[in-house]
Amino acid sequence: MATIGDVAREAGVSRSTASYALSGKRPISEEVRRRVLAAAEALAYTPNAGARALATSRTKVLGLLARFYTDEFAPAMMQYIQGVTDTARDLGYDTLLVTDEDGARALRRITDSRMVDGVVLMNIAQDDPRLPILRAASQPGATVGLPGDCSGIDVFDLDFEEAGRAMVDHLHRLGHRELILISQPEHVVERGGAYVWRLRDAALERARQCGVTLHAVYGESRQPAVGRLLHTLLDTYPSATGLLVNNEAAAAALPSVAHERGLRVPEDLSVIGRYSAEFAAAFSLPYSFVESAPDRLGSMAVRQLVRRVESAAARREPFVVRFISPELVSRGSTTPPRATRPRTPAR
Amino acid sequence: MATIGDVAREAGVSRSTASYALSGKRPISEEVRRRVLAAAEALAYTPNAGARALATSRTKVLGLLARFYTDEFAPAMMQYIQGVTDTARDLGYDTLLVTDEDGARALRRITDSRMVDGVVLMNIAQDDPRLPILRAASQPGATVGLPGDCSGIDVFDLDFEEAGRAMVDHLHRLGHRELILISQPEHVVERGGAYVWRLRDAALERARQCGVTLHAVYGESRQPAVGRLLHTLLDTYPSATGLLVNNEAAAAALPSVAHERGLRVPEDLSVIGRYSAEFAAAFSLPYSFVESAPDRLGSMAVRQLVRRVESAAARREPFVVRFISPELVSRGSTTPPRATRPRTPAR
DNA sequence: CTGAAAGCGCTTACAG
DNA sequence: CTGAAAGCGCTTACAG
Repeated sequence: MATIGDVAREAGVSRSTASYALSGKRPISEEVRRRVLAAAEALAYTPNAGARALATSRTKVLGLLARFYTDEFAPAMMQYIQGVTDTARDLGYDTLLVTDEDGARALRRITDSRMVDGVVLMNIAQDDPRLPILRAASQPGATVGLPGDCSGIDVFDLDFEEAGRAMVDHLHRLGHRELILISQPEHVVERGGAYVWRLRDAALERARQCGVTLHAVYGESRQPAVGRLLHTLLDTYPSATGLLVNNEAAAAALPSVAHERGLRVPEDLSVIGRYSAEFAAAFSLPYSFVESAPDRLGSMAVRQLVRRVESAAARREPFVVRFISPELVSRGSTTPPRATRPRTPAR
Repeated sequence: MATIGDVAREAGVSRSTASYALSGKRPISEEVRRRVLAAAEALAYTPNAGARALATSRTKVLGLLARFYTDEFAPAMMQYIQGVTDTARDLGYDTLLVTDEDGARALRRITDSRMVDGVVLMNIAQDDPRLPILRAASQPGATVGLPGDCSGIDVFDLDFEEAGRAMVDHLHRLGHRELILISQPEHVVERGGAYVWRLRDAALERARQCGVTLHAVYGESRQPAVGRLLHTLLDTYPSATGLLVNNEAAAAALPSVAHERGLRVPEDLSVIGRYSAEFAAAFSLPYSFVESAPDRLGSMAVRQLVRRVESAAARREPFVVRFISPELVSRGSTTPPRATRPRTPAR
């Protein structure tokens, strides 16, 4: 591969001039610039990334720490990753994907060795062992997901509490008085997935406030267990008129379960899910849902990270905890409950 | 961060001695080695990756070029990626994940700048524009997926032709004489996904040879279209007794379709799928299937790649095209067809 | 506007 | 067994 020395020789200038002509960091005569660019083009010159990193202390690489848990829904994970890699690329960064089981150790490795300019953490746990390491690192870090302690990092997440309240409010306003909430499996919570109980607790609290009975249960993450659970729930609470689904697998299983029971949505049961539009499309889910916006969250985390990487001023700004407001996307799967529904059908 | 100079000073030796003590590349007195290791430990020394790459021309990073197409099933993609990242890590490599739309350009960028020691290409097309660039690169490359021209690279794939034949043979031996094969959507083929017609053509050929009627159709990749298509197919070919499914979305949709039609598997219809065990588990698919082994393929590609990276001798070996033999995992979803089924049920 | 030189942090022949 | 030095390929203050 051609080096900057080759380019300089070809253009008949010094290496520093070649470098400046290429970077534009100081004025270069039009004639010389032309010769350097032509030489670089002719030799197909590409700077050596290691050498540049050594000289500038910048790698133009971001670390992405993610785990692919088999009990979390893969398509959602892919969207977060896509959001991160796409935005990083737009901003001129490549992405080092790290899926090590020991995330703390891996994080230390990539930051201490200066392989990356910044780090995005996914699959955040309430008490995440990677956070102390990230705080001690010299590179900035951002998380997708809300940890217990947000100090020293930028945090991005869906406002799950607001999502829980919005779901309850929506059905309460329509006249529902008894609802079921099916959450992620309990072991997701045990692993530290705070988003599960954030939505759940807020929904329970809001339900209490407005006199709605809310049966909140943890779900399963796989077929057929999750389908069986849905049947059981609908059997157990026959007077419940609305179903809130904070569990992708349950949402995906619901159409067949409804079909098997001859249950019409929304006539017999109002349904609101919480997942991404992409997920809804993949499974053609016919339910209104709170958009979880994985691509947007990944993108936001990267943008903030890159700001801190590239600007000393930005690096001194206070850390942020930014929530995306839940957006309820209507698919017509909610309606007033049977009991209070007007004689004339709503149009 | 501490440098090797800091470690050397702390240990009271030269930088070269510190380096050798750490790498073990030449004999060091026990006493000195101890001091150096202690100093490195005390200073939490981690070599600077850029400096090391510059000095050794090795980055210990592999490139992984993958696309997340919305019409390909995300969970399968995740397994390939996991296979690659896990194996890379086991062998001491990190993974640069590149999802650029313009894969050829991205590939040139990461190879020319020497960010990676080798590259794994996924989502291989019959005439893949990345391959000429990979062949011209100085780093070795491997693909998961069979391109039209395999020269200059190592290729790993499931033997889709053998899979097609195995599916037909299996049902033919049981006495079936009319089968349906539902493949991936046609636009996957148009994008260059040769594996679709490799399985299809081989199945058709084998069917012809053994006098089996095979209705081969391209499928859909999304609900509810794929479900509707399954209904249509079963309506159109009422005398078909077996269904071959080379389409993940169709496989996932089949249980509800069968339920809706009151169709029993295998009593009324024998079924064989082609997907991974992990996929089968996620959707609890009750069908016998040809294991597509995504994690194993990703792992094999990385192993071969690393061999070539680390050994000049291995780098001179002839390039390989390695097929995984399809393994038919029985889940009891096939049986002799109604017409010819013996009175006494098979045990 | 341009060049010669130092320096980033490693590794590894070369000398002893 | 150990050290002084060169070199990997960049960038960027320093000088002119």
